[in-house]
Amino acid sequence: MGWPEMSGEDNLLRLVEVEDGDENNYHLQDQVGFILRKAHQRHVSIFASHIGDLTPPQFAALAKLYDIGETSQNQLGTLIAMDAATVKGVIDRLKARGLVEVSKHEVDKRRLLVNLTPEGREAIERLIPLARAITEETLAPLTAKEAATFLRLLAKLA
Amino acid sequence: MGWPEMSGEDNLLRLVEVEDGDENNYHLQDQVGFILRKAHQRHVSIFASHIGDLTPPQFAALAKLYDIGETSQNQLGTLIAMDAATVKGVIDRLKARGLVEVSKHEVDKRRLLVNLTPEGREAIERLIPLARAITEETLAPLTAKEAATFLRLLAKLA
DNA sequence: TCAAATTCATTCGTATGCAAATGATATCAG
DNA sequence: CTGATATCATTTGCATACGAATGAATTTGA
Repeated sequence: MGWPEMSGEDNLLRLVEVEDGDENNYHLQDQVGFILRKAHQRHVSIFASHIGDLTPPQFAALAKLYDIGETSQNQLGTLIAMDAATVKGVIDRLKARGLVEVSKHEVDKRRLLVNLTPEGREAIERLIPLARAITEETLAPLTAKEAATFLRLLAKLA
Repeated sequence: MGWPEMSGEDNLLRLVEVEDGDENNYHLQDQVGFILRKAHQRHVSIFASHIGDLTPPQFAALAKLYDIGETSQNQLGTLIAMDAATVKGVIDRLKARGLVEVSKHEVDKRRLLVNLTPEGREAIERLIPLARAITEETLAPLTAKEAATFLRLLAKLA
């Protein structure tokens, strides 16, 4: 089997293209950034179907506060990969719902300390089992072995 | 080597925890959603460092129009994984910059056709080589073999 | 054929996400 | 000690992202 309508010289050119991995064509749907964006979208959608009243960033803030206890708004942002402007909005909304409370640092007056309220603690304890199910459903298209490989490589990338 | 300060009963409990994969502790930083979000953030940052005057969604719209030619706004949204509300904003901004033009479908009056302008075509042709570099830099933490595996698994997930 | 359902696009509201500028406070260097 | 730097938080502006509601146009099905 060969390529129709091709002279010998065309065949040589074609071979070069094959060796180059078809680099003259740009396929958006094969680019890591595009697929990464879609995978992230799918995860957020799965998250919303399990936990409708909280976003992933809001959950991340609660989970991290549950893990480490009271901390400054900036430090929390670093731990959950949010810049200062973003974390402020997230904390404002959690505060408005009574899930976290803020206070001023006694020594360093620049810092705003954030901590879970009892309601916030109760919420995160209730939600963590759901979060496990979300992780499971997100990884469901992969076998256990594939999922382990994927998580290892994803972590190297992130 | 054992665990300090543990009686025989404690050791039994500890073994159960190990067998359970430490499932009593929830580690945000190990969850696929959290790492996916960070990997996506890193990619967007790399993208911005190479292509400062266009966002990844804007680039995706141009690249897809370059690939398939004129299409409806809705269809374009489907192809680049954007809902109708999001794609409208993206197209509006590309239109304002003269990179795309819109027209009404002659038969189906509901549809808004979108196409590249000559400037848009010139822009995407200029940018595609940069996009290849962005993909390369995003995948740089992985070996070629790892990258291939990662892309295969990521595609299954997305 | 014609009412119901569907599709396409728009608008509104809410929530990240980040760059840049600003102000307050704290730390460092000479 | 003090001026330069750095850190923490806030604010503004812009750009996705999506649910829900709406209106216009088309397609379907009885």
